[in-house]
Amino acid sequence: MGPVLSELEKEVIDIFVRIAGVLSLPRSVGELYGLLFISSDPLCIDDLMRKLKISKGSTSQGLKILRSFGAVNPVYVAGDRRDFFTAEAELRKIVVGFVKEQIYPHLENGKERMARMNALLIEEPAGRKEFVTERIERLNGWQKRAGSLLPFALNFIKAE
Amino acid sequence: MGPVLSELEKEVIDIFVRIAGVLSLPRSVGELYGLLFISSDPLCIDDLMRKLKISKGSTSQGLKILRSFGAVNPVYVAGDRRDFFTAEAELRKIVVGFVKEQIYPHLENGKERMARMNALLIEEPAGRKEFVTERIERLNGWQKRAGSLLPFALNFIKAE
DNA sequence: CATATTGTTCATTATTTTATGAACAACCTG
DNA sequence: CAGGTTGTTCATAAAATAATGAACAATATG
Repeated sequence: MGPVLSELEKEVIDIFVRIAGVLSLPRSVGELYGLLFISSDPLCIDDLMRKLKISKGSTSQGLKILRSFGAVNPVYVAGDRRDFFTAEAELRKIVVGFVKEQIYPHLENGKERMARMNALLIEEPAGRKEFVTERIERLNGWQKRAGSLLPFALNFIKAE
Repeated sequence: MGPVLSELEKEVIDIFVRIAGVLSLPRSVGELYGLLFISSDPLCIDDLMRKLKISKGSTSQGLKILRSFGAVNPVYVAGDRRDFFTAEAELRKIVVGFVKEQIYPHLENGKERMARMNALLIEEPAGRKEFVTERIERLNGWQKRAGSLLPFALNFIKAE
């Protein structure tokens, strides 16, 4: 395995760089996962930074992110002190980890927010009250629907 | 309606600013939609920039984005030359518009990509071939699954 | 325990994204 | 059609995000 990326490696990395973009993750995270995904042998930080031509800092931090939601598995390599990694290839595990680490923490408790908004509602002038109440109700409906979509989507993945 | 945002307005705008972040849209787009969503009367560019304290350029461009996926409706106001807008509050319409304008165009044709990768496969050394084939197959499976999730999610919204 | 190796952290730099506002174009309006 | 109003565009500025790499911490090794 030379220090230069093959065409196939580039193609696969490109896929994951795009996915990283959609998920608001740094480009380097996509590169790291992409290369690991298409590598049959475990790679260490040095391999990754050399092949991807990214800095040691980016590599270390990128791996930290990937580990945080279980997209990458540490692997023991006999006779080598360095840490090696392979890509977790089971989609369900990654998605569950990602949702738990990156989605749920940012999913503010909507109940609180609804309470706050309803409290503010009483200060609204009479003329606007009806309209505003309808809008808040609508937001509540959207939230409930979104809340039930997520579990379903997770379930959908399960059939691996 | 004064030039200053009420607490309720701020609360609602905050919701849509967060949503804009998730969707990789500029903050100002979330602000604009949020204010329109909680305003019973149509607003013009001047209203929006004054209340949100954002520039005319941002306002114009933000409305352009919102119009592009139908999140905002132009409204005629008698005796006023300016353009007025209200928020489209039907979730399904917005989501459909968003997917059509912002998702589909970036959804590269996966068939092409698979063909490209399979062509590159024949150059792989014999030892790696099996592994690489499995990975490409896996990517293909993920893609197909994702392709069937999107229509389902759209359908899920329909029950408004 | 002295030295070497490996990984992490974080201040700085580079890059990308977003906002600004002046110039402009389009369009009323009298 | 001259003057005024409104919306858009786009070069530039500001802000946010990501990458870099040197300093450091942790650990192994002889």
